[in-house]
Amino acid sequence: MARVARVATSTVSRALAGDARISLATRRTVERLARRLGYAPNALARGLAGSGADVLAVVIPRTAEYTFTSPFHLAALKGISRVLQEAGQLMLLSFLEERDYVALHRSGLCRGVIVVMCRVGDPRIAALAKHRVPVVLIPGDSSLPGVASITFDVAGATAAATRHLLELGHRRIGFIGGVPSSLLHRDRLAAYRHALAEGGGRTDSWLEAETNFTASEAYDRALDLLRRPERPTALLCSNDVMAQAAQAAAQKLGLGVPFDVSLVGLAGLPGPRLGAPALATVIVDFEQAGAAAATLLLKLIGGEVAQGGAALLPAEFDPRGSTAPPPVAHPGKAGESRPS
Amino acid sequence: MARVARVATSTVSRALAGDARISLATRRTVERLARRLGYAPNALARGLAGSGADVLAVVIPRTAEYTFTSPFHLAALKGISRVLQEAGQLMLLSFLEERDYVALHRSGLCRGVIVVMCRVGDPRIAALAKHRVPVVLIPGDSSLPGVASITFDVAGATAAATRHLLELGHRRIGFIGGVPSSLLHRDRLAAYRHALAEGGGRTDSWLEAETNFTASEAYDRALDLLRRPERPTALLCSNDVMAQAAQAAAQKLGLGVPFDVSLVGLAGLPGPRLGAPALATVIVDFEQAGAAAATLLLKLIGGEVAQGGAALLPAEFDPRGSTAPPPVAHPGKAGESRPS
DNA sequence: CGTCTGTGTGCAAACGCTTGCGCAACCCTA
DNA sequence: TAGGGTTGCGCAAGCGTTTGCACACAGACG
Repeated sequence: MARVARVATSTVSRALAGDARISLATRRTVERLARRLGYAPNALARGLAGSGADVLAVVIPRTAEYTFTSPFHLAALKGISRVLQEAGQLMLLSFLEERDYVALHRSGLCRGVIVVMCRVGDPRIAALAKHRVPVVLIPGDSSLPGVASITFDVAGATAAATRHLLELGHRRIGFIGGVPSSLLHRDRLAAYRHALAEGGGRTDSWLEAETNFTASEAYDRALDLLRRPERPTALLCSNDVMAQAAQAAAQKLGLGVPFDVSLVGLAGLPGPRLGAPALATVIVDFEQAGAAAATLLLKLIGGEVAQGGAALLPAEFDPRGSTAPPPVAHPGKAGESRPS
Repeated sequence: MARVARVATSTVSRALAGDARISLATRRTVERLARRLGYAPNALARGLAGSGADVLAVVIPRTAEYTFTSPFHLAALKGISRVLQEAGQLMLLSFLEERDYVALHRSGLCRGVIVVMCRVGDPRIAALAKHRVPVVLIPGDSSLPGVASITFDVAGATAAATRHLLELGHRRIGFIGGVPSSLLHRDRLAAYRHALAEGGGRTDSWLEAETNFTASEAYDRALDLLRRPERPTALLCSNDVMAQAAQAAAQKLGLGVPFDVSLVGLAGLPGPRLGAPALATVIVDFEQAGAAAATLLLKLIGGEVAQGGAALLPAEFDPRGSTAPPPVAHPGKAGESRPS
């Protein structure tokens, strides 16, 4: 301890904290000595006495295996760690599956929590909020209103994409979604239906497929849909990887993209587009979302902002090479597919 | 606090720790109450009183941006987090560039450190060791003998790969390395030279190129080498991505792989091979290395093992489709390239 | 010369836990 | 019944900070 510097511990503490009540001379002395002795205040003791250590937790309710493979999670992690590093906060990374989030915070190790892509209505998140743990969700969970979150306006972009297809003349537009309990799925499906209803497209339950968000299921569902006698002339897929699978399915059936069937992914990262031709997509910048979440969490902890703000990040629809007007009707195949 | 359970704090502490001196009845009562009250011991206080919190730090001296993009780092992180999760330890992820590693530990927040791919001879690692911080390096640094590490036997595999090429009849084998200060570069270069000297290949300084480990520099160096009148008939590249760049360079020059030029990468992850034809590579399983490092660190902290063990993980040479005997001499081009 | 504002430091009480040690209560043997 | 072990628990001292408060010392004023 730098206390052998013949000052009280309290003086050291205050000097290093830059307390104005300590004379400049003393401060200088303490600082010099601390540097020379390689003294670093014990973060545990500091946290115990004060309001916790300078640590924020990132909780990802997936396996580490999956997380470090998923480009969305990695992008979010990039954004988060950039901001935390700038703020001098350490990052505790946790893949807790069943462990209690609240315990994590109660244990005092972290001052706040960012949860990346929690399952919808996760009771543990509600528990976090109830215990007034500073927490930010990416993306938000509309079933947990009081919780701060960063969410993409995917619904808006989905509607935009659907309208785009309608304007091109499509009427039978398929939707290859994810798991029904997923909030992402619900929001997108609702936006799709709404836009369809407004724009005069067909809303039929057979046009709506569910998957477990994997490429292989997307491939199968796309195959199912495109094999129908009245096959959809366009397909909306929950994300780019699934859209790519749908592209493969179309190719398998000898259907060309975009002239036989238009394809849109509803969540793609910025950067080079997947697929050939490049797939139309709704661009969601998870890195930006991660950075925004970290920034918001820091503000929450600092008390600069009240608990519960929800930010909506834009999600831009980028029609690339995979959308075109629907094919004109040809014998023995799909029926009246002209623009009204 | 569960102390309202009319027992002393010490009893609660011991009961939850499973101390044998506490009667089973009391233990049960305390446990039940703790669960009902959602009591979680304060990790900071526990760490302060005991020997630190159940947290291990993973230090990666790169930017977060780079780390979350590099397949090697991600693989290591997978392995590390799997083991730590099983051991109930939390993972502190740090991309410290200039902050003092020792301070990180001195601050008491973590009980040990895993450093993934530190720069060779990093003085901060030496400082860590001097302060008797439990630390494990991936891979090891031969300039820091006392430090525990998990290292791939890339040198052995490099020698094997070089011998393989020599046996195929190659005599002019180029080496596209990395930054000279890198330990990886040095070890591989040394192994390459040694195998060449033993097997009767040519060791010429012009056959040895340096890069910053990026694909674009590898591409340029490969272009340089392959444009030479006496071009090498085979190229050893520091890793698979660079080998892929070399493949592109060869293609640009109209050289076929493997019949005009053989290509080998010296560090590839397990799984599907890059390139077409599939590139020969030395397989390094960073996930396994990460897991091994975490396991070793836990043992170090537990005192089950003395500081400083260095494990050598095998690195398997896998000649795929990108090596073949050198082309026979043809007019106006490279000279005597037959097997002796 | 005594009192009154600052100004700069030190004292000591938290923070919530672990752990060495002491002390009851109990059972067993003499 | 007394002595010695065992067993089960509480007391209290840390762990290294932060922070409210008291205190010493200086110069300014009446």
